[in-house]
Amino acid sequence: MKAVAPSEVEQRLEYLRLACRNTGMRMTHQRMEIFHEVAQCNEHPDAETIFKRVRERMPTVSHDTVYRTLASLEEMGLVRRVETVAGRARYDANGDTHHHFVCTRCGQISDFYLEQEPSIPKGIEELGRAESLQVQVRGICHNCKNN
Amino acid sequence: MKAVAPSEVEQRLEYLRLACRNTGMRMTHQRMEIFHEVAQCNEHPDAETIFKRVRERMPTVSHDTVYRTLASLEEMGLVRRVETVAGRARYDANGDTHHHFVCTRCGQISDFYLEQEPSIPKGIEELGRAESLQVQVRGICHNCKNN
DNA sequence: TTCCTATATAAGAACTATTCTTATTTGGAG
DNA sequence: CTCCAAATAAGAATAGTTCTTATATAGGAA
Repeated sequence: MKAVAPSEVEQRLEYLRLACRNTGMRMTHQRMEIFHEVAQCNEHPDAETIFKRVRERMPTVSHDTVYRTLASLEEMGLVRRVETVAGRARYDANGDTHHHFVCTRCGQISDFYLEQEPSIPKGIEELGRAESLQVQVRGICHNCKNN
Repeated sequence: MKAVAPSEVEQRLEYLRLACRNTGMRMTHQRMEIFHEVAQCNEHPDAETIFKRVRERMPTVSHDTVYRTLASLEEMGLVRRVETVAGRARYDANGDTHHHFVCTRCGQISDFYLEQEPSIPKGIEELGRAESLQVQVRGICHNCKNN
């Protein structure tokens, strides 16, 4: 899985600075590191993975800080919590409209894009006020298929 | 939320009998009760809810049996594990092709149907072998909107 | 029907993901 | 630099799920 382009990562970090300024949240080292970790990869890592990676550079960071920071980032709209496959929430810093291919064997989630975005179906207003639409394709990724 | 029609429940129970016969799994009282509980409602209940309801009629049923049975039913294709909203898996015995409206406030999941099913998008084969496609609409349900 | 045994179960301990508590530290305004 | 509300570290607590072990039972065989 290829990494996110450095310019894109830099732009995402700039959004973080802006969002902190706008909401009055402090721009702590921990927030920088945690967001950077999510922003630089497109593997939709879970909290434990992020915790371990951040801990390599910041050995005293705590679980709580990682979970709390991810929740804050989600509130600020900088990351999205993605469907959980087996008990663990996963996070995605890709703000573009996109969809997910979920491997039902290993849980890996890959982004894909549609040429034409589907519209919110008629009849949804009976159920509630729609805010977003996402297509999820489930299947077995190539890696798992080849064992 | 209206209940599932009795004839439909009966048909789902018939599928269970068939599936048990085909796979050599035993048709235990617990499996009957647990599946019946999922099959008769369309609220996509979570395991704890199912546990409590089954326990009313079967006071000694254990958590483990409920979780284990739901996993077996999923393997047999009789129920589907639905995206978790806040840590809890939810289950759905509606075998028809359908899609979900998820309330991001209360977690309630409602089914909806599309007049025309979307096809698996081109380009997915790069990621893996697709098996199913589901549209998820997120928003706030009427109940939550009116507090 | 009764017997047999692999499969399933109950009970509760254990495990895993996440959140809470409390004492301490720190970003950033003034 | 000083101050303090906000954020953090550490680890306890909680919630959801799975595992362990002794017991029970579905369903085939006799």
